[in-house]
Amino acid sequence: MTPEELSTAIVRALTSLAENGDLSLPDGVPGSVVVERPKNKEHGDYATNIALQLAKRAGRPPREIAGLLADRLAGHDGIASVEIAGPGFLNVRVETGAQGEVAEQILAAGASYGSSGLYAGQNVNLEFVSANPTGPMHIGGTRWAAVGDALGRIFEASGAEVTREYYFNDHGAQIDRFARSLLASARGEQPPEDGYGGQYIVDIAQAVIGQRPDVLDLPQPDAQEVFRSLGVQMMFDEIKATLHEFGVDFDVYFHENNLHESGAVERAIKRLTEMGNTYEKDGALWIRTEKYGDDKDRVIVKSDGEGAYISGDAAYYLDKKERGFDRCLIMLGADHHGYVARLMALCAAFGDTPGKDLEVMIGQMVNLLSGGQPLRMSKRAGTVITLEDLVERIGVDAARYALARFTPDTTIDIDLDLWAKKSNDNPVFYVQYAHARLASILRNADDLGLTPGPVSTLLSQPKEGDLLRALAEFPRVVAAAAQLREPHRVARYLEDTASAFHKFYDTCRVLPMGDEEPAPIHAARLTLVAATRVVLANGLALLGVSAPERM
RNA sequence: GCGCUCGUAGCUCAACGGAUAGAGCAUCUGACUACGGAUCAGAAGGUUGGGGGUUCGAAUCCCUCCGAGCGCGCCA
Repeated sequence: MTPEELSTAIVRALTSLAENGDLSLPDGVPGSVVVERPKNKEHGDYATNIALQLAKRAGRPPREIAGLLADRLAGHDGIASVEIAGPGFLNVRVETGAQGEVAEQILAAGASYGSSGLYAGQNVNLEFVSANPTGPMHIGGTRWAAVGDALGRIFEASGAEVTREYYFNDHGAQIDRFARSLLASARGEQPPEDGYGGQYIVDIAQAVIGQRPDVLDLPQPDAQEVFRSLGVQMMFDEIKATLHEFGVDFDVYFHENNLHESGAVERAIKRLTEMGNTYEKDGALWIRTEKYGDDKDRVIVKSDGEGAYISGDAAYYLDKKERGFDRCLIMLGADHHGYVARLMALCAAFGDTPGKDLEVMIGQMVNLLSGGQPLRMSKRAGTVITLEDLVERIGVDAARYALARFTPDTTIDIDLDLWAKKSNDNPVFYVQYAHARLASILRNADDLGLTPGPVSTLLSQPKEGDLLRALAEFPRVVAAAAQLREPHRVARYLEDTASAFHKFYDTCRVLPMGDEEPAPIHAARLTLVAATRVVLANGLALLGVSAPERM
């Protein structure tokens, strides 16, 4: 019996109680019931608080409702016992054999186990990273590279059509500063006061000269333009390549400059004006963001006639809207949180619903530690730590896992010494080791000519039950990760499941020993092993982390 | 000054308003002649920053104070 089956059984019991007039539910019977796996084993295999939830609506004490439900469920197929506990919890124990079949279901489902139709038919746009092309990928953007990509995979596993998108800020003053910095470096001068420094500026300046040996002979504005266009292109190619190495590829690289050149910005401003959300003041055009929850109104066209930064965002949002996405998610670093209210206000100003059509997520800062001290120096960029630095220190798998393992809501410390270790201190190795161990058992079984066989009611050991229940939980974890936009739930789940497996392994021998004759229990445990391997592999895939056969 | 986010074991972090707040590390005690010991079993460790409120029930929601990080431009 899976949690879903129990949930349906409870809904059916409620429906029948309501129809017989045993229970009055003015708002109707809930469509689904939350069934959870209790932390405390004494609370059964599954538990639900549905009686407590319904008490107020039904006008009956929770324990009374729990009693009615317990009577209905008691005789149900696969249920061994139902208890009423505490203020009105229902604790359900499943018949010993009834949970083993999940292992066979997992084997049959294979790579699709864990996926669902939660967001079937929905087009979801995920915008993340969007680092400026004025330097190498810094660590802040890297957090979202790992978390955003994992979220994309989780949405895909939930049936959504996902477009990963990178907004490329190739317009405005910062790009001029970048170009002037390159030019200065090429001439052997100090970078401008407000410019960029670091080894990468030197490298790129030299690369530009390599492509255009005549560049320094051009008049200043022309030379700067060459450094701008070639430099930005090189920087962008490098960021793209770095992200690709990291396992993150975007479907759309959206160029801000195009919005300004194609007339999309004017069109967006016109639309906002038609909706009565702009006005002129002090020679500039303002957008009424305060009306939609922002601190104050913002300038959208500056008094010199240039579009302000927000004009690009307005056009970009309108563009996404016209491309027909059901949901747009934008993931920003904490240093941009001040921008959230503005983006939400833009969404509302276009007549959409903030929080529904547009969600903005904020990822807090990441501190890298080495030897207990904050890591400071980067060979490439001088002061900031880059994605490449991180990967060089701990590898792609550890980096992705370390970044995706925590809720984006809190600032985190990543101890590079820990994540570089090949020991169980390191969570990613703990999980990967479990996978390698599972693969090893399957290889050995293959050598013995053994294959996974029917589970029936053979898996009755406590550790077998714990592992089976953990495996059955996977689809719900993926669904929760999607709904809450929290990929770290998958990582935590994998650690729990790996632990449940190691405990099982410690007490339950899988393969026959010595010249022992193979028996049904071996085949059944082999099915459990194969199912566990599937779950760990599928879960790691959702995080973009490899599942090694050997380590 | 205003705003956003956060504050949980010595450390790094979990916990969809649920039951006795959980893991790992570090500390202490144990387990390998057989499937990978990169593992497992056990001990100890807490006024969930302080105080109030909401409710059957609060780490979680509301108010307030304290502390931290980050923002607050006709920059992008």
